[in-house]
Amino acid sequence: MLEGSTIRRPVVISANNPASSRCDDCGARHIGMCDALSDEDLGALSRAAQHLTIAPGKVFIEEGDPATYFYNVTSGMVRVFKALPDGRRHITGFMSTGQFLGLAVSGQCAFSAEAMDEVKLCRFNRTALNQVFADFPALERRLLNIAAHELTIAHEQMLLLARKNAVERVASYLLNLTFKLESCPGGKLPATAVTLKLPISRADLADYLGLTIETVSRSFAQLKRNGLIEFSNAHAVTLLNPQKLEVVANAKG
Amino acid sequence: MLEGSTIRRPVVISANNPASSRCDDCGARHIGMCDALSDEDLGALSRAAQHLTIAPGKVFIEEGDPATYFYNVTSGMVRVFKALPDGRRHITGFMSTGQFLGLAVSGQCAFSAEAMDEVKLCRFNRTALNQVFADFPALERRLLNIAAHELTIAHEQMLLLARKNAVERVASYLLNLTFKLESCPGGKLPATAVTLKLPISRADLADYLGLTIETVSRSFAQLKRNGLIEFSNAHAVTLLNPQKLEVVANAKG
DNA sequence: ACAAAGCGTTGATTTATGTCAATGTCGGCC
DNA sequence: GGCCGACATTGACATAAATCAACGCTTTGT
Repeated sequence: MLEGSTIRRPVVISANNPASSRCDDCGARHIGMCDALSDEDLGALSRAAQHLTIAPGKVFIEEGDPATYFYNVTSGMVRVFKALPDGRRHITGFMSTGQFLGLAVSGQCAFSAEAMDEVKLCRFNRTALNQVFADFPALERRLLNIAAHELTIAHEQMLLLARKNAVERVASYLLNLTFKLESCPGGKLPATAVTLKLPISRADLADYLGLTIETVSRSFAQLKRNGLIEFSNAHAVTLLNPQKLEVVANAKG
Repeated sequence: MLEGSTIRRPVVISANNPASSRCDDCGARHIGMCDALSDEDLGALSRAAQHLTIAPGKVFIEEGDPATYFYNVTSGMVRVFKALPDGRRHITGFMSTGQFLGLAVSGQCAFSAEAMDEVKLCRFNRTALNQVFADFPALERRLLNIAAHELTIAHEQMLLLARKNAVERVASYLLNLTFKLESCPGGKLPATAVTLKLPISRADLADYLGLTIETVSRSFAQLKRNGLIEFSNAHAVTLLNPQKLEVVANAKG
């Protein structure tokens, strides 16, 4: 199990930190993909995996590359995006610890991925993974569930991009953050104020919501004016009334 | 195998047509999901399935419903959409023969689905399907591939909705149609003119592309003015130069 | 043959968001 | 501690697309 240290790609900037080169004490051990496995199974999985560290800002998956690997993020945060030749960009999502990378793929990578800070990854060869699937059907089942869940999120995001205005988009983002952080039981929003740390810049948020930086900023300003949110600094918002915010986000007026 | 005729939901408007109540001569037998199965396996699958006919215009999956079933479209065309309370709508996709419906689901349906014409469906109980998966792992593998493919398409559509202008969106749609119809080998576009039948109304196209009917119409007009397309009637376009159209669609100028 | 309805196109105007530009705020570093 | 650079906000203006409205083309039914 103490292995996966063969470094092949220029992207990798450091050899494995021994502490993170074993699956059983991985930061993502009990979240995401690997939680579907027993400890013994995990050992076998580990043999198919390599553990990498990526430097901040490095694009380690390039749209159009041959899709050789699956990845599991074990620490740090990743920006997943697609771009047009003239530079317009859309961020399809942000992946952090425990999240799985490389589903939307068939031969060629359909997206690029960039480390937002120092990122640690667990990398699986796609062909090797097929063997792993045969041995551990639970893993495949889990992956299907993850894919279905991602598809749900994608559809929700398409509705947002196609039909919501700027303020609704920003409000929706704030609520999704709240859900993710609180994993609100039964989909219920807190009746009382919640304070959130915004984990991304205005630029990333704009590229995620299909807006410009300025429009994101103005939308925050409007929510502020309407008494729905409050900033202590640019990256710390308080949702003063999450339920009212939800009315705005989903046009329940 | 001659079964699945128990009709339970108001949605169903006619009993099975005998010709379509058997999986082995289903219209979708050799496309989509069921192609992953041998003829014998198909018999077992059929036992878990019901065959339904849906009236044109009927919404047979309602967003938020408990997700009891998976569906496979065996004939006709289905509109998959999400809506906001005030009526704004986004069509996430159109499903026709052989296509699978019900992936983006976890407990609750994440979308609604509406028959665009008379639609025939093959319906599987989700719990029963888990048993089927256990018996036929090939099916689960296939479903994972389908999910990955749908995710790729969803990401592409998000880029379109977030960052492309009206003309680019319409051009992209025309090219996707061409790909689907021609299943262009190796992703190569024809160098010569192609004529397409547009299978959906301007209204549906607008809801799919995140535009209004008028903007769709004006975008067609502009592509016409630029000598890229030609109409014989509102539902028959000729792409005069597919490769130039691709330059427009993907901002390769 | 005609009226009526449904769908699509085109034109005039409004509006939300993008663009360009100036100013403000915060954190790191000499 | 103060300066610098990155990031964020705010303002003035431009513009793409939405909205509102009229008109045209097909199809359907009487």
